[in-house]
Amino acid sequence: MENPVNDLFEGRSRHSLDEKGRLAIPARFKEILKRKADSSLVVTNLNNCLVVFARDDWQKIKEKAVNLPLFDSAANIYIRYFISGAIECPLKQGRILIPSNLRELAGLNKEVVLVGHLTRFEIWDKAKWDEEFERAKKSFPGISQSLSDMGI
Amino acid sequence: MENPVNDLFEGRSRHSLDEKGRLAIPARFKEILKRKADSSLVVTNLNNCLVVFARDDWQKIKEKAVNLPLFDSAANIYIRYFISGAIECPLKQGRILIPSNLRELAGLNKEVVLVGHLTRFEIWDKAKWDEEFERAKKSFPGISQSLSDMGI
DNA sequence: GTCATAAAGTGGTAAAAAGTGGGATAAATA
DNA sequence: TATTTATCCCACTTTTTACCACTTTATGAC
Repeated sequence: MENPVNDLFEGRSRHSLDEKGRLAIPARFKEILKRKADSSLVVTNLNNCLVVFARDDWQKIKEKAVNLPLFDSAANIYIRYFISGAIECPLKQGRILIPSNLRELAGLNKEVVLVGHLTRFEIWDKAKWDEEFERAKKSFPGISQSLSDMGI
Repeated sequence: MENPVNDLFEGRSRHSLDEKGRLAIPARFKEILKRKADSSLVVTNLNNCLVVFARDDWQKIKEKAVNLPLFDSAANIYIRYFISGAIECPLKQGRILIPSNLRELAGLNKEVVLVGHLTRFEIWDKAKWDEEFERAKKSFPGISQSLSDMGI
């Protein structure tokens, strides 16, 4: 079983980054991590937010990426943009330190929103998230065909 | 097992070259090197950056290159451009000295960015990297088909 | 409901580690 | 031999880590 349905990240919640860039991981996410072999998190960038994986799940993504051809252009873009940003953030007293370069990339200020995304969760700057949510809300009616194509 | 997933270079970080051309290797990379038989690094040029391999991994690349057909044109270009630039840089007090010809080739100034690339890592001039990252970000949506063709 | 208790989340200080810069000696090159 | 280049060593600065303490939110008994 890849990811049992009760070990998925769910729910949205507001949090604040302190001056050092530390982020408290909410209790509902910590519960999930406790059941994993390793409770570390891996953070990387994606579009306008950061994405966070449990270490074990990230390993699987790496395993695939490591066998890509050395000089393939798409592979290089993928690795440079998505994979290379990843850094392991161990949980310390219930929080992780988000490196400054990732904070900058995602434009994170004090107020952030954590968004459960099942196998991963996202970290958004509050203002950016509000915009994104509105965008998603507006686009939602238009994606019904795509959804049904995917069996939903 | 070629490269255990926990011995791969990941994460991006800013560093500075001092006047002598020395580069401090970040702790997370040194950890990986400690687990290798030899902790030396091999540096060579690639497009607008330098690429760095752990010595052992570079050996494997050479082994393959050695068996290429003697007069194949692609093989010759590959060896002339990529393989021949390689130089071994031993770690001294946690840093390596990057030869001036390679620094010039990659247009490295004081501010550089190290970019984890799994089996290798790249050294970019900060300004060049910022451009490249933007380029990768823009191309990213367009490569989804190529990626899924490669099983990602 | 209110209160007491526990849990979750937030903030700051001090110590350790990582990264950076520079001078003195040694080696290499011309 | 003179000049450059590399290596070693030490010192300084910045970042990260560990630890402690406080505030806020949730939970349960009454």
